[in-house]
Amino acid sequence: MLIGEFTHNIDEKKRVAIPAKFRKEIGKIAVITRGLDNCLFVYPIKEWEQVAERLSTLPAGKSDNRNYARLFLAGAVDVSLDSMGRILVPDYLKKFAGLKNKVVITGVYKKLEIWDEGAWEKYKARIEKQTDVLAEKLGEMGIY
Amino acid sequence: MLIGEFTHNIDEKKRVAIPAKFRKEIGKIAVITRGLDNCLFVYPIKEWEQVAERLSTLPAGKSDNRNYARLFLAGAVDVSLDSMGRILVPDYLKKFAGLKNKVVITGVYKKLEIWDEGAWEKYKARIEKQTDVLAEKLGEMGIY
DNA sequence: TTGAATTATGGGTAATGGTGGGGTACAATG
DNA sequence: CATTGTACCCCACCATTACCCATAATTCAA
Repeated sequence: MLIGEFTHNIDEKKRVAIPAKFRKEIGKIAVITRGLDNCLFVYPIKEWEQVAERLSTLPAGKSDNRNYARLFLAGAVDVSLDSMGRILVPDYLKKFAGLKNKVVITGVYKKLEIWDEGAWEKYKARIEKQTDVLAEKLGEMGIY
Repeated sequence: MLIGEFTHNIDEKKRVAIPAKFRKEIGKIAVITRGLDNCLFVYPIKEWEQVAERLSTLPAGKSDNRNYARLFLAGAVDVSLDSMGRILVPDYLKKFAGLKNKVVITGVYKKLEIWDEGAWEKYKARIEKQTDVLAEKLGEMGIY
């Protein structure tokens, strides 16, 4: 299970280190693509195949679906980890997520997310304010 | 069942001792994550797996769901107890819960909570004032 | 009360991981 | 063909962490 939150730098060669803790589960090759809420998603290759499969079978009638699928599939690249466990982030994805020097890499169960540090802090602050709703939601799910 | 309230210090290496009474039930590995009301939750690994499973199966289409899942999953870390029964609290969680030197560890049925001592005192004071409401609630629940 | 065992607390050291840089091969471009 | 730039491999440094041990405090039982 991929969980946790790590801060890393993108060096001047556009390399980002995948936190050591995640490397075994990610493997040697990952797929990186546009995510929701202005972050990037990083999938282990196997997980990606399932995601792609599901996307391609969405009913194409709804334009929402088409847009979503395009965004995901078209934006995806497979990247391989170098000997130090780093990956290369393509320019257009870097731009999409507004990545500056410092990025936050989070584990969200089966995938990773890459956030610009500033954006992540802002996002967290916003969500943490809604704890009352959160508490309710957790209650509904039977989590105590 | 995990019950009780204990005060411990975080040493300068960010280590917190799990009260001896809880160690057997927690096991060697626990998961620590953001909780409600600005405290941290500590789950035995088995409990955590259930929580994570439930969170991850929420439909990702709704932004609310993504938010909660992110906060909980990305916020979580698995920590192992060292030979003295201590765990390491990551910086970002320490910051989240506003932990200073003294922390309070409480057992709440299936999980532990870690509070900054000051915050805990305040929280208790606030709740204790509402004992009448609490009493009513307990009555509704058939607890006497 | 005294000793034994458990727990709390504080370090010391070796290993790991993050970060940056050097060098090289390959591709694109002029 | 020459030049530039990008991707990729490897190495080195340094901070942080993990692991282990020592000592003090506390509890428990004899």
